[in-house]
Amino acid sequence: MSRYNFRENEAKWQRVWDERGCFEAREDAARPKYYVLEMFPYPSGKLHVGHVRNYTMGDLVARYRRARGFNVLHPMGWDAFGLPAENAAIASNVHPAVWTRENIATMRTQLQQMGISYDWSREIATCHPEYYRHEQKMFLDFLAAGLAYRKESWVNWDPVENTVLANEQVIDGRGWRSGALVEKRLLAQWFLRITEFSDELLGALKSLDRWPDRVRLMQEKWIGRSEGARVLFGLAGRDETIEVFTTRPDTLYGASFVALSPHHPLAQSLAAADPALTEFIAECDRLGTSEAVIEAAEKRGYRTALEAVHPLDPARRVPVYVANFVLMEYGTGAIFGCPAHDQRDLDFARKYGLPVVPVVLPAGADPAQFAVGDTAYVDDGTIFNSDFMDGLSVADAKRAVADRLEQSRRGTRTIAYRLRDWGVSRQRYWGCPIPIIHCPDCGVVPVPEDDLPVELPQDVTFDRPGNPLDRHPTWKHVACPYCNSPSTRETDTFDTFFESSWYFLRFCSARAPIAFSRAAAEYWMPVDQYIGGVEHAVLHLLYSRFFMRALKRCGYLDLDEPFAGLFTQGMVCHQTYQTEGGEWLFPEEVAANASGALTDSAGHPVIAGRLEKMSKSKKNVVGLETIVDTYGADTARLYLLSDSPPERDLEWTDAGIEGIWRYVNRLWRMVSEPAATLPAPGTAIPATLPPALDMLRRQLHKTVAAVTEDLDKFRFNRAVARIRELTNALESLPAGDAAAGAVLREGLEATTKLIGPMMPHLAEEMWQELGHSGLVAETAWPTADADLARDAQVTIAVQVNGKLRGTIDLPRDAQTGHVEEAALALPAVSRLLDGRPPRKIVVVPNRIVSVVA
RNA sequence: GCGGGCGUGGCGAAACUGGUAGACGCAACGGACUUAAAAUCCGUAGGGCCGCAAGGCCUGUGCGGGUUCGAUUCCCGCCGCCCGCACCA
Repeated sequence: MSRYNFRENEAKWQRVWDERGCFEAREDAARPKYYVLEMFPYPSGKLHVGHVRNYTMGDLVARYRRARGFNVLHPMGWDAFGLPAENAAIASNVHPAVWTRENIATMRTQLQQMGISYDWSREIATCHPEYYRHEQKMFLDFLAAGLAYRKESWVNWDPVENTVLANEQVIDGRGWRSGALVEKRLLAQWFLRITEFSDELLGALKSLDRWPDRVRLMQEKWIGRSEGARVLFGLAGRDETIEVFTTRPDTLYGASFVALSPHHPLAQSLAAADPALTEFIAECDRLGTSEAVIEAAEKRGYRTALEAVHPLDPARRVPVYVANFVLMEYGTGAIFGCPAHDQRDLDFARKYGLPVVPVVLPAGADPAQFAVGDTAYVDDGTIFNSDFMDGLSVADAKRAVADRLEQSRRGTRTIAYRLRDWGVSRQRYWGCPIPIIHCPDCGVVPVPEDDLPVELPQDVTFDRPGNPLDRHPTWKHVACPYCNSPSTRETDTFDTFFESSWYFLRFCSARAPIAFSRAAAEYWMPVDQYIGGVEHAVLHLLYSRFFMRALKRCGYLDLDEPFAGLFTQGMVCHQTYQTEGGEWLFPEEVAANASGALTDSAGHPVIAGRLEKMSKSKKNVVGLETIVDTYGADTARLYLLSDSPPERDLEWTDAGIEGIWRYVNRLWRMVSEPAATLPAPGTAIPATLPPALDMLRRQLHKTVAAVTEDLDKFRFNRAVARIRELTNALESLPAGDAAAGAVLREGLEATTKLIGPMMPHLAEEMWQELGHSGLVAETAWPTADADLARDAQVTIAVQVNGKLRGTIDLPRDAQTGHVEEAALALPAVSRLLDGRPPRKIVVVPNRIVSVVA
């Protein structure tokens, strides 16, 4: 029995597509455009099957949209800057540029072998000066527009690696690589003013109706808008005031302390004259900033000598603390504490023996009796113990107190956001140099545009920790472009999220001498369908939304949102294996012995572990080469699309891929065996067909309609199931006359077109076998005949008292009276009615008859 | 703690807006072909019960209630798992 020869065919069709330039996109105002993009990868080495799931999905969308007549842009590139390249340089003495280039070459070949329909003429790698020079220009534009600035900021500092770590790189208070306890350190850093757009970024989420709710919700929470008030507390015996932020100004009369962040200017100035406070603040700084550390940390305060004057009642005084839980970065860096109605304030008050005065009375509680114990009362109620607010609801009291504060100029309504500005400085080599020069006379000055790009020097060493740019003998020493004084370059590089925040724009005109041609961007943007992992929900996906707005403000283009549609795909998982000693094993190192127990190649017992996301570290990866060599790209592609819904995790199993391989061969036989006996392409199907053929033909049109809808809605697994149903039906079609041949041909051709976006090589081979000279890649998507896509005959379920008792076959849209009659005539129904008339009959047309006995 | 999601056969799953639960597939079992195996083809299958059989009955979508002629789907209350955020004032 002949097997489908994927080895020859896949290479052949890839060559044909390439030679014809099938996937090269050109702007064409006459056709609707469709921009489909998968999140570009970091070139970390080799692809495994887990990596290619989203490329397969993206390719399905791209090919499907082309077939539907869209002008499709489907590009690919490399997010090529990043720390792993430097780690490789340190570990094996290979230059990051070389390591990156080699990985790109490997991965590009792998993607090409998968037959993904990219427009390779637009390929980009972000580590090339031709790419990053444009973001240096953007940065200078941002700087001029006030969207970039430099400030001192408290950062996570790894004392072993001598570098700043992102919050995500701090695990349990320790550096993820060094394991050293992370310190807080005050460093001058470059920031992008993403908070300028907090409200816009939040508000526009509503318009992103083709984004997953989950991602929108995550961004909403991340931006974290809170309505409240800034309130001024005076200081007894001093001219200064403390401004606090609160969302509960209605509880002001319950205030029993004010607390400052250790980094609050007032705390800092007090510390200058108070060694004990200095020591307290230093202790706070020794703690890391990771959530785990904060969670475990005790809430502690240092009582200063100051007394705050209550803004609503000058006679009232409360003590001022410096407290380790108050963040300088949120609100005003100072709070007032109302222990009765805030759990954290309550804990603090109990610890330091401060009063707990309830001011919100729960419904039905007795004001004379109500007291707060160990649990703060945070819900709604009626205000009491609060002078002019007494008797008001919480919401009304918030309004009343805000009015009062604003009249007396002791406070203002305000909105606080959780979102912080984006720190983009990294003390690393393998990134885009920040185009800034530090001049002893002129200060911090931008590199003039004519001097761009600031290129990374090639001759660097990684034999010592720290940033190679900083210790390069010549690179950083330059003359100030304005006064010519000996100056130094900024040696920090950009966070690599900088590159990924605009690469989708570069693809629109990848070889343009400027960042992107405005006309090209206006034609292609926004990305119609973006596909990637949910792990970027608040990082890349938020930064990119910010970048669009920042670029708009700088006059680059006139568009707010980069990604009109977003799909977040699930992971590919695989069983993990460990030796008894805890060493991870690759799946191919594990085998079952005669008694069925798992062993490694030496016969030692192996423990089968959890199903986990494929990752190199746990070795539960299946190499892409192995699969493509054994089964071909199409088989791997279909496997990644069938069975599991695309947003859910998928388990990779040997049995699963075998099953798809069998199906590939079935399809191939189904076309190649009868090919010679089929009527010529284009042979008309007789107007009237025998019932069996008519039914098959209807199923075919139903399948086309259903698969089309499924692909539109990203229900790829269901589309595959429907195509397989059609395959089953076509296979059981008895060989026969010319009419049967014509129906079979129509069915095979439709099947070929339907699997085209999923298994493009096989589809081309089938198409050719069916006698066509063109390419499926250039053939229009099949259309379903609406009349044929509906059954003439329907099966209607008959229930008695809610239980299924039989079915009746009737012509579609039969009259209700006839349907009732037919239902009541069923023996099972009349038996249950036992001669009594039914109490009620519900008829749902073409679906069900429900008889109530 | 707050927010969100999920729970259906041995397994992955399907079921359109409340209308025949388990499509499609994996694994399994029985059979055909074969010296044999692989491949391929045919068949069986949620669980239970009755029947020689045709067929019939009961039960079943995490658990307990509710609404409805009818609930995997809607509502209320639990249980379990997963994800995000977390001293945010």
